[in-house]
Amino acid sequence: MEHNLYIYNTLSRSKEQFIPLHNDRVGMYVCGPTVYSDVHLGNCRTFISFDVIYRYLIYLGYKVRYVRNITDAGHLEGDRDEGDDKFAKKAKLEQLEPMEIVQKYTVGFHEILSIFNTLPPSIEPTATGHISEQIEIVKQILDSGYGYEKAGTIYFDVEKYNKDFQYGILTNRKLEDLLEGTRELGGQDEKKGRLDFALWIKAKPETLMQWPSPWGWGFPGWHLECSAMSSKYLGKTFDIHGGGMDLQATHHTNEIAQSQACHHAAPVKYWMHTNMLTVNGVRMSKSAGNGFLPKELFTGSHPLLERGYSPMTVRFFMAQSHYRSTLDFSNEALQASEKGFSRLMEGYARLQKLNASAASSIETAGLRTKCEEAMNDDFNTPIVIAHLFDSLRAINLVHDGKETISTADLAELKAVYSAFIEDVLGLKSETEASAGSEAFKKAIDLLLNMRLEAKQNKDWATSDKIRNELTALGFEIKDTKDGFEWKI
RNA sequence: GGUUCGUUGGCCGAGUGGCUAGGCACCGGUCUGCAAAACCGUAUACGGCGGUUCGAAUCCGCCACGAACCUCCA
Repeated sequence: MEHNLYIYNTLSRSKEQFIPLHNDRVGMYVCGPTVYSDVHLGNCRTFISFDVIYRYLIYLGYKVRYVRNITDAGHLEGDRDEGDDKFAKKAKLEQLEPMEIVQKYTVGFHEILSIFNTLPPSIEPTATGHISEQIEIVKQILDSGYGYEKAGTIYFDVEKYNKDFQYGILTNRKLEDLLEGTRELGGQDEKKGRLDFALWIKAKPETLMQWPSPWGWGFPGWHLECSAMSSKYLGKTFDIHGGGMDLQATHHTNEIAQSQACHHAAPVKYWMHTNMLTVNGVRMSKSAGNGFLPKELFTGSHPLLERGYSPMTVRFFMAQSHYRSTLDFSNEALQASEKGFSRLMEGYARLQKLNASAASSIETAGLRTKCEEAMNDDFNTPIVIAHLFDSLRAINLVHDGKETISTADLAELKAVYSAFIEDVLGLKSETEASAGSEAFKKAIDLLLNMRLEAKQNKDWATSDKIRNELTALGFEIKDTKDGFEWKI
């Protein structure tokens, strides 16, 4: 199966035509969250970006197996390769079991992603559920000679690996440069090389999460789980591996080394990296204090926010930039997106009610092709949105009775709008839910019909009273040529 | 210090060797009892300096500024 889809591959630093390894099947692995705290908006951007990518691959007709892991063990603070991991630390802080921490934040993560209307992955494996697979990989790396043991901890021998393969292939770095740039670690360091990283870490008696292994009780290193789970579910070599750009230099670099050492094959054909969400040009992160939570965004309860913004406004805001560009957050930009999004969705709703004519006086054909071309060019969602806005003008003109559209063109336009707005971009209307029940709608229609009568009788006082009071209650009333439209 | 990337009109943000990105805001107009919405139209741009070219915001060089990564982070 071949489309004209081009994907920017971090490995080659260029756009390459996407040709899956197995005909119409695509394997995609995305690094998921470490569930020791709430996801902030920056984290969400990556998952929303890959959601759109996943959706478009499905649109093209691929059978996609989308694997996104949950990191629930092995992720340490700092690079010390010792002590408790993030879960144990947080567990102590909150006086909970580590698995209570994992459960709490996993549930929260799913809740948020569901609010953002992302599709669940095909498989969502956890690190703790794949301890034996990880131990197996450590064994194989030891067998192939790229690992060594020091007092119950197993390290990956980066310098040895680099003699046979290029260690920094993903970020185009030479080992000498990396060695120069690496900070000198403390004197207690037992690693052979400064770049060596732990595959399996020996547990102390008080370590909360530990498992038996051929090297005694311990727990897996952070990078290992992705190598284990991706190969288990997608094979030794698979199509797409994604994640945030910040994972490129260390996590993904080590993942490549592990998989190569274990399976004697490059694990991934296309590496994709999403860029960061920034605030005032600086990366959003918890440590910088500029990382706010989705819930704070929805309610506006964060010092950086003037007010709240809806989930779909945020999703639309993100889709208006390319996934490989940094996206700068600001109230002004969010407000612009809010208006743009609502205009687009109003047009989409209007499209459903349009009447067809015998012929089209406007050009709407070719929209699907244009949108596909944009998406085929490394998932260029901002261009798709630009094309949708171009057609929006046509929709409004037909709605106003200034232009006409044929039955066939109308059907195609509806199909394309639905496909790209809902299926590909994953946007959905937010007004319907709040509009409430049928009876409620009919009551409002009744009021507005009374206002229409008053208008026809030039009773402006009554007409304005109804409009003003409804407006005060949060309704938006729009007069049309021979009636009205309203929303909350 | 090394690696990578960016600098686009009031704001956000695409694109790219010659052809309107788009959204929001602004201004003028049409429509309307008024308003809103919608439509039409105008305007404002590619960090600086050189070079290549018939032609560069787009390619090359230098400079300035900024960011990310090299240390846990989507």
